[in-house]
Amino acid sequence: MENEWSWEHSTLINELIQGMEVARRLKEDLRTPYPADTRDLQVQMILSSYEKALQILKWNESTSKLQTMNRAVTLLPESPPLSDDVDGGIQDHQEIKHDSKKRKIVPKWTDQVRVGFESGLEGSHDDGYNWRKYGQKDILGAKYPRSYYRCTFRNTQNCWATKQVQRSDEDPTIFDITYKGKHTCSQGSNAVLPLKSPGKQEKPDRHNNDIRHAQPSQESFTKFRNTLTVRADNLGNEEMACPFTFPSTSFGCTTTQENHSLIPSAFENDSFLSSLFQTQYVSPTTPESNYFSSPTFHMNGFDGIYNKPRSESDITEIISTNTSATNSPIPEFNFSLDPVEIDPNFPFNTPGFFS
DNA sequence: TCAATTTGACCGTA
DNA sequence: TACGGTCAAATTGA
Repeated sequence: MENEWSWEHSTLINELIQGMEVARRLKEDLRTPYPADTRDLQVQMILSSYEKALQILKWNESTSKLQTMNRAVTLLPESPPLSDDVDGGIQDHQEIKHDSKKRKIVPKWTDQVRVGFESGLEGSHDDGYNWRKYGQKDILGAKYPRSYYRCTFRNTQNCWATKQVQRSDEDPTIFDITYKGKHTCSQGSNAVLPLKSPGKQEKPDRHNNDIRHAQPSQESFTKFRNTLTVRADNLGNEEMACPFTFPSTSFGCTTTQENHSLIPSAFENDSFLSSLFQTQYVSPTTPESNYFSSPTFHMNGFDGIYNKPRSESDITEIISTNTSATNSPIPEFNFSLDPVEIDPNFPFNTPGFFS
């Protein structure tokens, strides 16, 4: 728990720093003839940072009560980290099952990602992990069925991460992807992603048109960049995306040449904004993303699950949006924790600042 | 032959 | 009791 709070604390500070930094940047830009949309984005980023900082504070407040309650529950020894993000749907997970009746009071984090493509490559998504589909269900009120995936390494590495893929009713090119559980397999650590043997694992969904696949090409990615849509979602409930169980080591992005090629043109002349778009290019791994790699902008710490080392041949772009407490379609960006300029005079860490 | 997906059944929760 | 989530046998494809 201390580690989690430490992580939250760092993230919180980082979010506030980001907001301040972008605000300062915006202030400077107001004197220059920058495009209005660049400024708009900066404003959105500022709002986003503070929004997430507030989320962290709110979440911590709500979960502190839960943690108190949970202390009365004896946890099994060597419970995997997933026990932090109990998923009510995982029935065969003993650590969860033994406390199934208390599901509602156990904090559960989910991460929701939307990836949309309006042309060219059709809806697909790759987060760099290997998933195995284990179910599909028609959801009441939803036009499209929901697909259920679990980590390929569930059995071999006792990894209980799962995700759900739901095609948007409003826009079939948009997929809502909800992640549950943290990867405890080698994929989830800083270890190099297991390289996939060609031709294996990656098989198009035979019956679902949910996700189609296409081997990415340079042209495709260029197209992608131009057609990419990013949406931030509002979970608006207790399932707020809370990445606090993510390993802190998952933070930090590599900056590659490919990254820059994916920076929105509006930012290409802005080193600061460009640096915010730390994208990576990962080869398809998930069944629904076999032949294509979705553009992924690493957003803030809420997408920690995605930030992991990738081999050069395993590069992808991923667009991930964290779930926001508001409905504002604010793209959120993943900032590295390291190279943020901190105003030494700004008392972020002073006692009571967060209270 | 093996691994991944499909899909109906089952289970737990609200 | 309805619904969402998971299981597992059957199916499919490499």
